[in-house]
Amino acid sequence: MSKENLKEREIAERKQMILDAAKEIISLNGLEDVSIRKIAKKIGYSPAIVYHYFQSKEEIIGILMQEGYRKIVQGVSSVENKNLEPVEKIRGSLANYIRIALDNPEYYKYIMLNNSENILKHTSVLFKGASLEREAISKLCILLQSATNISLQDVEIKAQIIWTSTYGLIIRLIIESELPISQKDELIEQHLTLITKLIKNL
Amino acid sequence: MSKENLKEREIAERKQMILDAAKEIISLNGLEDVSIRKIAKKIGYSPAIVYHYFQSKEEIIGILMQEGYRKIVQGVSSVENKNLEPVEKIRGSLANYIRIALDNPEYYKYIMLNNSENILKHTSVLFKGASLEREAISKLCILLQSATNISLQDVEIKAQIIWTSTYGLIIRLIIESELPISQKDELIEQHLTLITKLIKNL
DNA sequence: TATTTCATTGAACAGCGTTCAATAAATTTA
DNA sequence: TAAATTTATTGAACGCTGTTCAATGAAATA
Repeated sequence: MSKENLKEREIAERKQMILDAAKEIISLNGLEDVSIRKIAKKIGYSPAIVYHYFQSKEEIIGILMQEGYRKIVQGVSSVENKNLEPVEKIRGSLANYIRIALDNPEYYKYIMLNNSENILKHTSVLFKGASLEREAISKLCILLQSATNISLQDVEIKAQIIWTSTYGLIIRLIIESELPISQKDELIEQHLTLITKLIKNL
Repeated sequence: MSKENLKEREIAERKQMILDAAKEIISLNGLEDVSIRKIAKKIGYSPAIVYHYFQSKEEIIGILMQEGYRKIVQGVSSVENKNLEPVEKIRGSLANYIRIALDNPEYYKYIMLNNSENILKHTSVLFKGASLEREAISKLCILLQSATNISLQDVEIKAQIIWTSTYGLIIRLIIESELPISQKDELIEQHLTLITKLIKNL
């Protein structure tokens, strides 16, 4: 049993080697530059070995993207411990989310690139199933309900609209990444201001 | 001279053959399925001939995407002739835009996939330069100004926010395309309602 | 020690975008 | 009309991709 555990640990280490190599390529040259052969060269093995630890390139990228997106979404719930008005909590949460998202743009490219059912399971905002983004939406719903007096089912769809509108800002800022920082900040600021104004008049 | 014109027409026809073949592949199996070899097979020529009429696969896809997006953006200005309040005009324009966009999803995937400077030239919302989306933003600015009493420079950034938020809804609806139509429609309706409410309270 | 399991590899398959020298066809020139 | 020149078209190749598989080598088990 101890030997089995050791083996499992070694397997996990090999897997991590591969994931780390892929992660490094992504952070250096972006998602599209990742290839099995480059990963293999980076870890000093033959390309075929990758398929002994993972089923496909898709699986490797998928794991990394899911892992990365977990961090992004956690940004939404990292302002909770402050004594702010609910509306200001929402504003802070969204601001956090936007900032972290802009630091990790590859994930958003990946979602557009790859709209299989597999990825929908952990990124769906609109579906009812379990997903990372559903967690964020739920948080947003709770905050929204304490900020307004609307019914619970109305809160759901309004949270979705706020989420998708923020999503649009993030994607445009990623696409037009050469935009001056000052202009980016102004857009983010205006976005947050309009949303808080919207919530107050809900 | 008449022969030159004839020749040019023939060249244009060959080019169109290639573009049409690519367009057909896209509408059948999506952007990622387009390949020079498949285009060549479809038009009954050898793959190398494509490079006699176009510089690269990128150029072919780029032409098709720009062409397609022109139609989408035109949706914004196709409600103008009605006698509606400015706010309702905006609502109608955005509704048009969303509907047409959802019928042509490939373009949005392409933008995420391919963030070269080349594509930014005709898709930038935020930059000041000329682009298809700038036209749409300008239209939106004019409508916004007749609907509210805010300054011209404030109108610009608010139009951008409205545009990006709509952009986010479109992309989410494209990603989660399996969503029931009723739910899609409700999201669109809510989005438009919140935006009109926002404009009135601007 | 013999046997079975597991890790690792080289070679191959089928596809990709692209280039290029060679051929075939059409145009222009003499 | 015949020769020279331009243009259209192609087959073959280069280097890349993800993936598979039979063959090795090494380690664990019997």
